[in-house]
Amino acid sequence: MARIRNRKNETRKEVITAAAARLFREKGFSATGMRDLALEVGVEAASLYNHIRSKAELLQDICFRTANLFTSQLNELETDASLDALQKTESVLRHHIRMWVKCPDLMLVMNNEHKNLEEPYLSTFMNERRLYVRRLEAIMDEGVKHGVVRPIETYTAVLSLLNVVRGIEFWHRTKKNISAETLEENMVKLFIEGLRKA
Amino acid sequence: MARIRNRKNETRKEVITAAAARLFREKGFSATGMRDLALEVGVEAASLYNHIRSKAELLQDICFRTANLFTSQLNELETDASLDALQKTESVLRHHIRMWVKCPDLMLVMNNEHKNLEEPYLSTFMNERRLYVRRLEAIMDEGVKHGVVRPIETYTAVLSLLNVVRGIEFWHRTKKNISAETLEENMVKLFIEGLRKA
DNA sequence: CCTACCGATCGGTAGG
DNA sequence: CCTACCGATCGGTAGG
Repeated sequence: MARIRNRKNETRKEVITAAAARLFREKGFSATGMRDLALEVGVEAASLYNHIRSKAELLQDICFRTANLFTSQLNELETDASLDALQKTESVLRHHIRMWVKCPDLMLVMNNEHKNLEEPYLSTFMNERRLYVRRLEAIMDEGVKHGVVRPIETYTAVLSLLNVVRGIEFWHRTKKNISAETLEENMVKLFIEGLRKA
Repeated sequence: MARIRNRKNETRKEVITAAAARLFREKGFSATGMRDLALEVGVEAASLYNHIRSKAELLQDICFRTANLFTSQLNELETDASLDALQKTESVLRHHIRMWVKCPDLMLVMNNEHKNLEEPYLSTFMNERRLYVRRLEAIMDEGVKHGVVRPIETYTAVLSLLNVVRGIEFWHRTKKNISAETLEENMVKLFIEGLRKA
C-alpha cells in the first residue's frame, strides 16, 4: 500500500514534520499550537493525528534525525586515514556550515527546542550530544599532539566551532549580497586560521 | 516610601525578574507558567501582579535591559581614540564573554526568547540589534582599511564574534576544570588570531 | 479527513 | 499577599 506523495515526493507525515519545524523555529515548540500546524498544512487539527502520534513525537523526529546527520558524518570521517586532524576539523566545520545553510529550521529547532523533549528522550539526546563533543575534542587533541593545531584548550575550540556557525541564521534573514559559498569560505578561513599552528 | 529589599539588596520586582529569567531559560518563555514563577518566588500566582504588570513585561525587561548593557559598552568604546580597530574588537569580544560567564540566564533569554516579544517591542528589539551589528561591522571595516585586520568579509566576522561565545553556555553546564579567566583568554586568542593580519 | 467535544491549564482579575 | 474564579485556549479523543 504505497503512501500518498506530493510533487516533491514527500509523504504526508514528512510534510507535517517540515511544517512543524518551520513553526517550532518561528514561534518555539511550546507556543506552537496543533491548530497553527493544521492551518499550515491545510487540514483540521484533529486530522493531523491520522499521521502523527503526538506533538512530542514531531519534536523527537526533528531532533534525533538531525543529530544523526552529524553523527554519521563523524563516523565516516574518523575512519578516513588520508586526512590529518586539522583537515578533519575543517571537514566537520564545513558540514556544520552546510547544514545551517541548507536546513536552518532543523538546526534551530534541534539547538533551541530540544529542552522541550520529554524523558527519556531528553537524557538520550543530551548524552548523544556530550559524546559528539568528546569525539571532536579527541580529534583536536590529536591535532595538537601532532603539531598541526596550535596548542590551545581544545574543549574551548570545540565549543567555539559548534557555535560560530550559528551566525548563519542571521545571514539567512538578511541575505546580504554574499553567496553561500563565499560565506562558507570566509567562516572556514577565519576559524581554521585561528586554529592552525603558525 | 522605601521599597522592601532582601539581603542582596534586591527589590521584590528584581527577585521576580531574576527568577523569571532562570525559568524562561530552562523551560522557555511560553512553557513557563505564572504558577511556576510564583512557586519559585514563594507566593501565590495572583500575588505576582502586585509587582509586575504582566508576563510579557518580564520578557521586555530582560531583553531590553540586557541589550542596553551592550549598547552602552559600545558607546564608550567608539569614542576611545586610544584603541585601534582590532583592540576595539577584542574589547567587544571580552565584554560578550564576560556577560555570558556572569549572567547566562539573561543572555540566553535575550538570544532565544526575544521572538516572544509582542509588537511594537519585537520590532524595536530587532532594529536595535541590526544597528548594533552594523556598528561592529563599521569597526571591523576600519580595521581592514587600516591594515590591522586580515582582509575578510567583516559581516561574516561580526556574526562569528556574536556567536562563538555561545559555547560558554555549554561550559557553564559542565564546568570542566578550566577557569573563567582561562576560558576568556582561550576564546580571545582563537578568535583574534583568526582576525589579525599576518 | 471532518464535526463535536473533553478535561486541564493558561494569564489575569475581583475583592478583600 | 490570599482565596476564588473567569474566559480562552491547549493537546488530544470519539465516532463517523
